[in-house]
Amino acid sequence: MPRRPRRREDEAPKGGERAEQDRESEDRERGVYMISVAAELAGMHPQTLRIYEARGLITPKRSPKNTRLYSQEDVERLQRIQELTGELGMNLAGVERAFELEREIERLRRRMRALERQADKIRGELQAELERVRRSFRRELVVWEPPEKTLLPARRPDGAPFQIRVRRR
Amino acid sequence: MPRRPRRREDEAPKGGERAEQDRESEDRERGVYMISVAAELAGMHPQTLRIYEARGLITPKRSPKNTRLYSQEDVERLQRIQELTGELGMNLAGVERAFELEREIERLRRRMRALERQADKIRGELQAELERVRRSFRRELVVWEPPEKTLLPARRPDGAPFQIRVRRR
DNA sequence: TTGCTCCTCACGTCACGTGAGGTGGC
DNA sequence: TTGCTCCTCACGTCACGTGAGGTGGC
Repeated sequence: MPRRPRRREDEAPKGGERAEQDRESEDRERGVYMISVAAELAGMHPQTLRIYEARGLITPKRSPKNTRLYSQEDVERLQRIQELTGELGMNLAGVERAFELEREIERLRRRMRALERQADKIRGELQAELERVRRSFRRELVVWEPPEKTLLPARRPDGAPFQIRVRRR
Repeated sequence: MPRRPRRREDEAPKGGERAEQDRESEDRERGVYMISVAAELAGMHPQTLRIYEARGLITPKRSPKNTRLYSQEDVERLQRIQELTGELGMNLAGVERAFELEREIERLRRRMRALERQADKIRGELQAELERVRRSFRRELVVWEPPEKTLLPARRPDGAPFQIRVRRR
């Protein structure tokens, strides 16, 4: 069996996929919309976006001329804020806290998946080891046939003791 | 080794402890404070407690005469609300959402602990099994000493074949 | 010049806590 | 009667979104 690398598929996919994911991630994080467009996409007043930034709820990139540049992720975050303040009627302090708690939940879910993978791995490895041990003992044993009328010599021709392998009945 | 029972200590403690926990839990859930006392303990206006109840944030027991009776747990919940609205400045919609998310986090943490216990158990059981298999083979094998000048008889006095046990070098 | 950006300041709305006012049963 | 409960209604405060007003660079 060829030795497999240690890393997991979902942690670090092979070169091509990883590069692709990086590219996608970069795209989603790239500042592309200026404030009026981002506000339009999020269904908000531009000034509202500035207020959210002042409160630390969102941090758009800036152009060299200091113009705010919102990414796709930023817009989705704005829409999330919109849901929480609009539909649920939460204030900004609540939105901040909800984001913190959701981060915690996401962290726990990741650890849970990691634990499940680890448990599967342990199960698999130990059962393989068990199988290996069983096989290894079985391979070393052969059926012993009792001698008929012949007698066993004390030494082999080269003087070494006989290796007699026997299975207990 | 004596066989241990299946259930876990923190899920279902033995009779005495369980009864004690039930008693404690009953005490903490028993409606004991009327509204003015509960409000005093929570540092709130009594009317505020009625508002929270109307919003479904808290549900005190009621006496036969319809008087609200707050438990120790209720008071602690009120203090939690106080923290979130006072220190963090959240509104009631945010408090409700925070409570939901915290319940989810608690659920995940419980599942995590269960998973860890399960992983430990699997680890333990399979390693015990592995050890058992190794011992079981080892018990069947002994070192074979080569005969000196004597010769092995083909049969034992009772006519049965010899059981020759040997360890491979 | 037009239309965007940047910023600050002020007003309107709404959620929520406080308090008053009136009731009823130990 | 006193002091609690129950309830409803109204007001004050504060958070927050909207909008105006003034600036500057393509």
